[in-house]
Amino acid sequence: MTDEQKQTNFIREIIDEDLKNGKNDGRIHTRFPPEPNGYLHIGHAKSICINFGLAQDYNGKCNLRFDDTNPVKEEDEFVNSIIEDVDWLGFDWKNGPLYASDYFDQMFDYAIKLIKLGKAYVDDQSGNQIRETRGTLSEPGVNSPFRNRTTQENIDLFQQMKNGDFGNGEKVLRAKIDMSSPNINLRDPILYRILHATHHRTGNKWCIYPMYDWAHGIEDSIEGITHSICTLEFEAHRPLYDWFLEQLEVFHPQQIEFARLNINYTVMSKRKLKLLVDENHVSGWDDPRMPTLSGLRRRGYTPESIRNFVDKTGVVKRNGVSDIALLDHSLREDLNKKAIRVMAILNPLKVVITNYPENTTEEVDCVNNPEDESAGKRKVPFSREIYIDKSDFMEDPPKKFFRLGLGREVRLKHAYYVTCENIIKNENDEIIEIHCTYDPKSKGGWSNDGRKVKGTLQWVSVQHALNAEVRLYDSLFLNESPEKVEDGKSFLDNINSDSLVINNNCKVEPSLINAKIGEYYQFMRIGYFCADKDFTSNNPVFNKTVGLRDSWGKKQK
RNA sequence: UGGGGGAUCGUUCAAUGGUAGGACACAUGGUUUUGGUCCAUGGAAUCGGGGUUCGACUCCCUGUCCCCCAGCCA
Repeated sequence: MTDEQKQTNFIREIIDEDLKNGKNDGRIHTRFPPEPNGYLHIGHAKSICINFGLAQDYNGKCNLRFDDTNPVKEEDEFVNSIIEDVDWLGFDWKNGPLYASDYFDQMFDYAIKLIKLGKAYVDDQSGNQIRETRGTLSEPGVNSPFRNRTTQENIDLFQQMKNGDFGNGEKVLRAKIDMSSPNINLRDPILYRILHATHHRTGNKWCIYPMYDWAHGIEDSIEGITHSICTLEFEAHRPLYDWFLEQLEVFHPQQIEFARLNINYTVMSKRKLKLLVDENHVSGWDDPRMPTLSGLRRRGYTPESIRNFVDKTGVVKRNGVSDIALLDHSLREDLNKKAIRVMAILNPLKVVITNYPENTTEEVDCVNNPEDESAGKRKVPFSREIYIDKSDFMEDPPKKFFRLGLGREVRLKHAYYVTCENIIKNENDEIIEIHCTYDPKSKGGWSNDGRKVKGTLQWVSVQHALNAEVRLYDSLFLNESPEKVEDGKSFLDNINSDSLVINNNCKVEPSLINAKIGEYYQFMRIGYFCADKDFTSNNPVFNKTVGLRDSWGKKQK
């Protein structure tokens, strides 16, 4: 599937049909309606891509609208992060951002209208009473004793609720539908509850706040949304959505539900992510192990890779769990095109090239990205003493080991061929240094005498090396389905205690002193890395975004 | 238990009465100054049982399994 020819799906088919029938005058208008009570995660990214993507492809519009109907959970910190994330993902909204709270007056008027229609009433029952009289899955509910108040009484009481004459929980406004409906959502749902709380935008203007079911359709209607796309759990709410708009006789958008995104080896509920943050299992919402957009961004994921991944997961009504490997693949696919190749040594082993002149530095030419000629070249200093990675040397290696061993010759990328002549060990019999000789005729890392070198290693000059801290990440959870736990256990018991390994004795090439946040690097033969927000020139810090595919490492298992 | 949805390779998405196909993952080989990239090849599926039809993933009947709903959350 290429960018040009997007895969169709059932939502696009509905839209195509609507367009064919001239519905809404051919207008396509969607919206992304997050509640600002937490940070966005990659599941939200799917909704964002669907809604904004539809608007783009059908020449329509997509609103960013904050569904801020619950002041006790919502904060400006979250609206700011959401705006940043949607922007980073690469989408923009023409008008807005919009807020449900901007429509509170209109919603109140509509509620009065519903009361006048005889379709809503003020209920004095307590929360417990309301729950107990709602019935169960198999038994109908019973009518509230307050269900048949007069219109005027309801209007007066509702007005008093608004005026602050009652305390939290003393009264609610309910729709008068059907307490015996097989669909529990239709058993006189609550429209307004009393909440004496300061709202992040309306302050103390209101002490009654609308419930989701009442508010959402009105928000969509006011904005002229044509297709109101949400996740599967709202399917049973659609009859309510439709009922309100029918009673109100206002513009009626179409609600369409799709299956939310799930990914294995992670959790995707705001509640659980918040718990990870609050209990300090991670460093914050933007911890690079989090599936939040801010976490993925800090980890080094590109917006393109996330968009491509989302496209690959499709839009369906069937619940499923996508493989994290598909995300990794989308990431590598994008990073392979973009990342500048640099040389870095995670576990340094000193190499002395005994026949190389002392006190000499050579600048060798290095290609920045073999996949992108326009990325150009850079110079990297080479000298008599270099570091290679410990894993690239074995004293007595097996035949299939294409790296350095005693008596073996390898290529130092972009530099020379070297042959290991000698090994220096400490008193514990550990290799602390190796001595090699180089072939001056192999400059550039190549010879035309038909010689075959089995391996190519990255290296960093000892004298010029930049010391760096590298943070290596692994999956935050040990299990494919962290939420599936036996009784008495929680998903927190599945946390991988080795998900973060900090290595602060890494040696990287000097050019990385200028590494910038937002730049993508490939540490050659290791993986993709990026500068962390903690990066300073005194203490360079890099995050491992994802490893390179490793068919050698795989064989070792 | 009432209502609402859903079941296709290991995973994910196609096929809308006419050869079950792609991607990821996996395996094998080739290319390679990254054991990367790239290229090639391979194995791998229609939930079960009936029926309609020349022909069924698709239509009908029946069964099974999975998800969602009993917040003054969204």
